[in-house]
Amino acid sequence: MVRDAAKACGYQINLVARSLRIQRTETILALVPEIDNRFYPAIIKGMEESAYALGYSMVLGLSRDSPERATVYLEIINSRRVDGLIIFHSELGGIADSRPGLKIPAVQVLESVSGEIIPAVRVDEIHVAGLAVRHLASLGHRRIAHISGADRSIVAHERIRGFHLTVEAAGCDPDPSLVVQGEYTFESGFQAMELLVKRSKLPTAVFCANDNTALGAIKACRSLGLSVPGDMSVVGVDDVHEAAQCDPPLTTIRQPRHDIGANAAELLIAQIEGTGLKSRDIVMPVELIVRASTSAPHRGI
Amino acid sequence: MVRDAAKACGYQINLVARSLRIQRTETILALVPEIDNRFYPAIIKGMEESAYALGYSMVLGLSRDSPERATVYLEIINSRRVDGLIIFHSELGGIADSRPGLKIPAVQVLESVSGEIIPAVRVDEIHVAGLAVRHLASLGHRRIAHISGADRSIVAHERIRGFHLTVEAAGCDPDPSLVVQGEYTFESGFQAMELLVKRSKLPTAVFCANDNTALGAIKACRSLGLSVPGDMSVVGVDDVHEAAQCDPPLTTIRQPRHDIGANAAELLIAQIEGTGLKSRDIVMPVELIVRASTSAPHRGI
DNA sequence: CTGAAAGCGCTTACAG
DNA sequence: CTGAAAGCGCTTACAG
Repeated sequence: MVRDAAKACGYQINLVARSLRIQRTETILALVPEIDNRFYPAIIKGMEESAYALGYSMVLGLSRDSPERATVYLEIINSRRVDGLIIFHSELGGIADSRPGLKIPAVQVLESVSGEIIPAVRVDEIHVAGLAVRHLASLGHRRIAHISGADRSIVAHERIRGFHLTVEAAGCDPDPSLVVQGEYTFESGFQAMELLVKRSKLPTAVFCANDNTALGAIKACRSLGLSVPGDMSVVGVDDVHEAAQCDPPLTTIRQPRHDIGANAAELLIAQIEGTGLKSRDIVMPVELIVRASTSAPHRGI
Repeated sequence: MVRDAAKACGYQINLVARSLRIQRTETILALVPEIDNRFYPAIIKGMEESAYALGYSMVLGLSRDSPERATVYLEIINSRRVDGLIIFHSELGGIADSRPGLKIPAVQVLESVSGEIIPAVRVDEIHVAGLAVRHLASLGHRRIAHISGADRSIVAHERIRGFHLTVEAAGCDPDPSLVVQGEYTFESGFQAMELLVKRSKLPTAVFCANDNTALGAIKACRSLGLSVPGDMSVVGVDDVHEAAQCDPPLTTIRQPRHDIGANAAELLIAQIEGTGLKSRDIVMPVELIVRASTSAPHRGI
């Protein structure tokens, strides 16, 4: 064929025309609350890799907890520029609630309530808190504090619950004033630690909602003359890159961020293509990484 | 009209059909070498924001210095799934070289040679090195070292050139063994610092190619018994988030990463839409941020 | 097995 | 000013 020959030398298919015809764009949307930190980029990388491997492009949208942004991206979604949506907690208000209006496959990542209608890739947050508290208890700590995540975070509430459950089971001091609310940031960790120290009876260890918070808490300890782990053992969650580099290196609960993202993209694309029947939640494993920020309590020795 | 009424209640336009008709997808591709660090995410965020503000979606592609990935994304580009391309240095080999094959508007970010055919958003790297070295010289340092960036990086070579120029102009020791090659990573900074210390005559200050490298260099100093800034002043480039949090807080040259990304997206979209005549390079300002990792040399006092 | 036609859902130029 | 028709570039069902 004349046309085939023409195509052979330098012909490039028009994917837009193809998409219109086959009614699929082979593109997904990742709607992420934030990107300028150490947590989300690894997840996004995992998503991009799975999408790439399966022949999909990935649009990145930042929702920044803005309802207006969520609305605009919802329009893009419903206007069929993408075949599916990966969503994080913060958008729940803006999008999942109006899910009657959501016309395409979706997957939730973290911050999901088990039993939701949208399948999720998540972590057992009770277990996360359990690992941290049991590690501290096994070192001999009995008065353990918790600096929690942001109040609007489902994960934060689950971890508080896991914290209380494990503290009780381990026979530690259940003093409720040992739980202080943070918001996943370095600064909030710093302030929460100061608050804990001002209170009557100092804990010997603190479980922080994430590594940022833990790093802030360590800085606060230092500025208050408390040594880590001598006076205060500190454990974080995530195992971000800084956790291994900081001083002292941070004991933390590693979340497989890359694989969380990769699984989310795969689950979504399976939904889109009607492949696989795995439409239910995927619970990812976590792992305690012991470094130098935790030790037996020195005080009173 | 009956149809208009139908549209009024719940009608969503099909953007794919629209794209096919108007021959524009209102989508751009950001092809980024890497995302799991503190440098690129801020740039990507700036790009997403400008794109969003101008009504464009942004596909995120990770090139990871992989020619195969560059090729696949080049196909997506030429298949008109996107209207334009934002490209970083590392892809130069894979894409810009085959630019005869590149059929859509493009913008380069950093790592660009002035005078390229593709318009760029970049920084005056000679000036970056100049700011750092002049700051150190003004504190009284005369023996200043440089841990450079990766060898394949255009930016790294420019900064080495700027380093030599300024060292000479400031009357500092031009000893060529004071320049050690790094590769923008924490680990390479650590190793390069060790190497510098092993050499005959210790410098009193070191200009590092970025903050990661500087952080690694500081850790190496500490493990070698050198105090910062007492025995060794350290300056970085970028002003990543950790630069303000680390101990001691890092003196650095801030690059406006968010605005670099924002400008890149705007420049690209102006090209796509034929708006504005600003098709030439944009040079972004940088700024010296003085913190506690630099001081007058203590040694020999 | 091969090739022409229909149609995906828009926009836009054109006829009435 | 309004409304019907053409056409963007594919894929797929259908006729030959």
